[in-house]
Amino acid sequence: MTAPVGRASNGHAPGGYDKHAYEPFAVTVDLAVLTVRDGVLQVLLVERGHEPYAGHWALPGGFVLPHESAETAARRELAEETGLKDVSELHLEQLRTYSEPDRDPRMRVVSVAFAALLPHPPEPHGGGDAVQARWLPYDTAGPLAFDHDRILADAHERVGAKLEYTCLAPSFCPPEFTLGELQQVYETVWGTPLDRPNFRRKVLATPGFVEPVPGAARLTGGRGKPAALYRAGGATTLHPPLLRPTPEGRS
Amino acid sequence: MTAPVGRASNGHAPGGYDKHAYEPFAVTVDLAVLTVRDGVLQVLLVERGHEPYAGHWALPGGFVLPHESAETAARRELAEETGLKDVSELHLEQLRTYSEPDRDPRMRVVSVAFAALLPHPPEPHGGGDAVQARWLPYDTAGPLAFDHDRILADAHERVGAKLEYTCLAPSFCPPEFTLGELQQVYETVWGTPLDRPNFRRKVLATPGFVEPVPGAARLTGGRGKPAALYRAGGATTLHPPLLRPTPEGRS
DNA sequence: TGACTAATAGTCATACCGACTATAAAGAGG
DNA sequence: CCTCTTTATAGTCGGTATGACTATTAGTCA
Repeated sequence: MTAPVGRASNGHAPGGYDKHAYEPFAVTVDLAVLTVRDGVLQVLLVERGHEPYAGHWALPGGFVLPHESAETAARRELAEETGLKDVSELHLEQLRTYSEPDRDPRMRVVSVAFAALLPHPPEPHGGGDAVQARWLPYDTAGPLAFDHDRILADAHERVGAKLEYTCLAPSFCPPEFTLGELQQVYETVWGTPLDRPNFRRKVLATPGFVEPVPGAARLTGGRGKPAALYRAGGATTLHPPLLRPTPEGRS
Repeated sequence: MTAPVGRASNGHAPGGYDKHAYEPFAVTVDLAVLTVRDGVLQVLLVERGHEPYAGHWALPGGFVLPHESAETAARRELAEETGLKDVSELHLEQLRTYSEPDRDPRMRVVSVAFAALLPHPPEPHGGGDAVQARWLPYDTAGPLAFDHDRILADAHERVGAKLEYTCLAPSFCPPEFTLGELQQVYETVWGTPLDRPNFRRKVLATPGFVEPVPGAARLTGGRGKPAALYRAGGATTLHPPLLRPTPEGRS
């Protein structure tokens, strides 16, 4: 149902609007902004300056404004929090909506959660007064405010799953990247080491996943043989999927 | 973010509540209730009795009440619309939230959409006055009210995808079912015929997907060799996945 | 009894995957 | 300059899963 039209099954009188037929909610967006830096999965967090949860870290977010969709609000918040000029290219994905009645002790707040993937994280840029924003490692992102631990865990799981069957991984990488960097994205998000030759074979076997940068360009990060550079191809889904190694057990 | 605490990045004064910091929204749930009957994918729809979209079919749904989560509201609506006594066992899955500002011409309504899977559909049970509820074939579910076409398509896509890598399919079947019935679920949702021996091999190769009903029970639906009966096993995910045949092209 | 129908069993060549070895191309350090 | 280390890349090999088939079994219907 979309409109506040009372229906018999609702126990409301049919007709126009009924002020008592619904309760207004505050609607917000919460963002799980993830990046991979130096082989560590990091998440953008803000420190709360007020009760409840004053001093706790929380996911960035904010209200959906009257003229906005949740997606628009999420992208606006993403731009504000990261300080990036152009976030229109970033991957932003709606996770799910969290609506437990008691998730905010003060009032009824329904929050639409999003996961965002960033390549080179711009430095956190301090927020306003009394509030700071920082990149923190996912593993040590202690207990967060509200139900944000759950949201963050859901974001991690979703991203990990989407790496398997979509071409999402380059979203974590700069425009041109080596296969080693791409592999590190998978290993970091999944928390599992991967066999390098096999990873390479599978990535290159999927047409349109990555395409070589023609100018025989190479990148030298340190010692070792220079790696060829690739950029994201046009494909969006992975056939066959790049499954993460099962921890053994089936379920 | 969860609470209406103004933050510098929001341009709001920090502190307690600011009546102008947010706009209240009506929050509803929309349900895409799907079933497979006689090899046809069917969806539960209600006919609207009022403007806008009077006379159009729409997905069932209703308001989230003040004390409810969206999941609770969805399950309550599901029970009301289907007339089922116990919906606690039914598979109910949050799809995503639709929040375009103009999706309802009258006011700002944010809707959390759910997909529900039913086995033996109970007959629609007429709704209240001026509103009827009916099962209609998915393919001929003409243009629906609001953005419900989109929601329904998203539900179909989600369910189709989840059949690949989860043990969701028995949710469409009665407690005991034949492998032929299970295969028909896949074929109907995917819209693709499957090879019967291969389907059987893959289903039985995944431990915990289905388990045979021990009493050598058999079901005779008509002619042909009687089929063994199975019930859902304890597994929740499919390893290896049961991938739908790719229409050839990769992407 | 003899089609006809549907379930179940089995075959076979190919694709894919994980584990592994081998080679190439750079830097570091003596 | 030579060797060791490091990283990228190439290739091998056996096991498993898969798609396309064929064969057999066990019922109903005429």
